[in-house]
Amino acid sequence: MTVRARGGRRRERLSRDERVADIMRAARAIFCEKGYAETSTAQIAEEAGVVEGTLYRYFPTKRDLLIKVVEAFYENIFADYERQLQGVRGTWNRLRFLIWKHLSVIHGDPAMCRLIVHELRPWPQYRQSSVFRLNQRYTRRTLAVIKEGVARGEFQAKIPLQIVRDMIFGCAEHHTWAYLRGEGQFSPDEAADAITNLIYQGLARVGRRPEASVAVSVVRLEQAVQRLEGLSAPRRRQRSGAA
Amino acid sequence: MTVRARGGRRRERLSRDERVADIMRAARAIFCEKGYAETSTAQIAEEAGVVEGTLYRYFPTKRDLLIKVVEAFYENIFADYERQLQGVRGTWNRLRFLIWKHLSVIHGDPAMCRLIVHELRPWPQYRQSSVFRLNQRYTRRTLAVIKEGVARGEFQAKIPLQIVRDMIFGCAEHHTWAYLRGEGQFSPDEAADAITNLIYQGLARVGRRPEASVAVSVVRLEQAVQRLEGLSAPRRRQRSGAA
DNA sequence: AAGACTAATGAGTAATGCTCAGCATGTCTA
DNA sequence: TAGACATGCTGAGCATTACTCATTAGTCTT
Repeated sequence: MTVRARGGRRRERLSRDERVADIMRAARAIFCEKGYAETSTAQIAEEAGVVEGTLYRYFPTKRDLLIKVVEAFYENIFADYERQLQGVRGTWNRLRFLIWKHLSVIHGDPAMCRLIVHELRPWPQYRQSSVFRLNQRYTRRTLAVIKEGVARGEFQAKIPLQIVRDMIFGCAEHHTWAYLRGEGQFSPDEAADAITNLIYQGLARVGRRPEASVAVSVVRLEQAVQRLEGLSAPRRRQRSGAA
Repeated sequence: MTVRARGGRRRERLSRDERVADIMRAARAIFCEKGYAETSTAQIAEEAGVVEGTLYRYFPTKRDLLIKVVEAFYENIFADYERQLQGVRGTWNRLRFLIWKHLSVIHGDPAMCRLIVHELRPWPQYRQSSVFRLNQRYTRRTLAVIKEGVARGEFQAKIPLQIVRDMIFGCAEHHTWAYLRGEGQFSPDEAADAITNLIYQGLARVGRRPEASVAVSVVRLEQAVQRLEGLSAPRRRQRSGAA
């Protein structure tokens, strides 16, 4: 049976896993609410229902605690990433899916993403952290899709892959910047369309020369497809701009 | 005449401007070398040849000191920006110049840029700071050049301007990320070429030259077909996996 | 030279990340 | 059921750090 300690706190002995889970839950909540620097270990301890010293039994430093919290978030995000991508066909669609997914994660948990982008990533040791490696896995999928596009002959053969990757993720980051800070809105759907279209046209192969009459047919075909889309699916806005 | 104070420090009275300059010089050096969090006010004071209390006569907080240091840097950078741009003709060239200039600034003073990007910008009050406004001025020049391209008929009429801006600066930021941390290299020239080309083709109007028009139409047809594929094959944008 | 103004000092404070010796609690043994 | 053991947990305490303020002392005016 448990009794109250001097201060009135109930001293409970939990298993390591339970206590760790409690602390991480508390840490995540307060980190997300106030940011890393403005969160004190005392606050986390209180929220977790323990005393400061207890944190340090399970996490060597406050920074380590943040890393563990972020890791848990990433693991969760990635769980069914690959599987979902399997179901998407075509370079444009696959590209669009990856970009949309990325934006959706940000849209779904801006506080957590702010923590990652603004607080964890700038640290000197970031590139040695497991979170960095998780992130690499993530961006490599995007590069793979670009390479598929090249292999299919849709994209130019010589593409600056790193630049394209940086363009996609850098754009996503800047675009969602205000939103991350609770100072604006953005639409993952619209942004994903715009980014995908820009990147796609930017990479597209040029120089095939069908006859001029083909162009007209293409437009009509495209219109037909759009009508089809309108019939069979919830509409997605199309940015590429009709001629 | 000056005499030595107890601790052996020479007590000198400088004018406000001289003292402020000394402190900012010292602060900039140590902030750049160690980063904001790892720099203590005591270190700055020592480097500036004063005592901690003196810092607080001129700068209300350590954070304010950083902001002033960054402001000074920005002012210096912008000094002949506009003038240089005047001398560059043509949309592609102007775009390339702005991107190249941006990358060159990063290349020229990575420590300072790291401070801005990784330490100052993530702060909650950043958007209220003068540095934010300086930065706006900076990115607006780029948008103006894009608009010029539209006006000249080189670019499509409907362009998601914000996205393009985010793409340029986001890409530059991600691309120079490792370099900022002293963990890699990059070439402002090569990167500027690659980014400019991608953006330029991504925005280019279709249909000016017949052959290009057809090529782009084919690309659009491919996109349309792929969208169809996406609709009939396992669905995109659904969590539940295959339909 | 005296007085006034204020730059500069340095001791001090509150807050915070982190440590550690020891206590108390759940479990195991007899 | 009672005692012993292993260890989860505590809370006082330490070192560091951003920041304050009463006091000291250059320098300028008259």
